[in-house]
Amino acid sequence: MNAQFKKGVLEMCVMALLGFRDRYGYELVHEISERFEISEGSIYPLLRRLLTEGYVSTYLQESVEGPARKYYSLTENGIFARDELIKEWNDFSTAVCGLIEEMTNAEG
Amino acid sequence: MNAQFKKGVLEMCVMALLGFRDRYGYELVHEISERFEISEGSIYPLLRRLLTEGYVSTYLQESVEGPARKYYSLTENGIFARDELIKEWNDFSTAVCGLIEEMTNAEG
DNA sequence: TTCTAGTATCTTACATTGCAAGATAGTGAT
DNA sequence: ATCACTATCTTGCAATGTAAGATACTAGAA
Repeated sequence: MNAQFKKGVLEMCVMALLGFRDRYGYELVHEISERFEISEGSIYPLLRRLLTEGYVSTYLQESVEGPARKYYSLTENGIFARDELIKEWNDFSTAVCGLIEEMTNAEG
Repeated sequence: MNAQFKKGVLEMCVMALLGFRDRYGYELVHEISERFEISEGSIYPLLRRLLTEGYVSTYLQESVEGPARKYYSLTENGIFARDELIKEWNDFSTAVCGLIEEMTNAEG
């Protein structure tokens, strides 16, 4: 899978998942991995960025299966940013898919 | 428009446009700008990369409207690479759109 | 006990790529 | 001459995904 395609999109996906319910990093990695390839080295730095930008807040929670989990929750600013990103993604992906279809259906 | 979304996608769009017919850089900038924002500083370095990788070949052609145009043409390797990219994009964008829909239709 | 596997978080160095800004130059109209 | 449009190119910068590795808790197997 082309790593470049994921730039920016991963951030949107994480925020969309957090908009549904709070999740911890390891959980996000596995959740997203069901849709497309992703690694921990992408998720943890991203979560740190979202925290710095004030788009998420965090809290720790004990676990019986291993070390404590760090849950992430979307803030109001995060909800706003997520909605903006999704709008842009929808416009962009629609434009790109349109171009691809037009250019491949008639093959020069 | 989120610049990150375009990473990798711009390359695919250029190759899709070149698969339809040969084009020159300035033309590509304006063609793509009708779909989404793009600048010359993105296109010319990209075309140079595609040339280095052997995905396109070039030829000069005089113009009555200004300086000579440098046309780009997809090579066989370029056609193969383009088709691979389009497959990956279709899989990826479908997965992302699916995730977004699922996470926003039920809003946590 | 020791080892392994699964769960969970974090950091560092690196590669890629889009963009702003600016340079260069030909054509043609004001 | 000056401006606008056409056309190409380069440089430095910013952003982000990835590999690779470190750390540490739990639980079962050898």
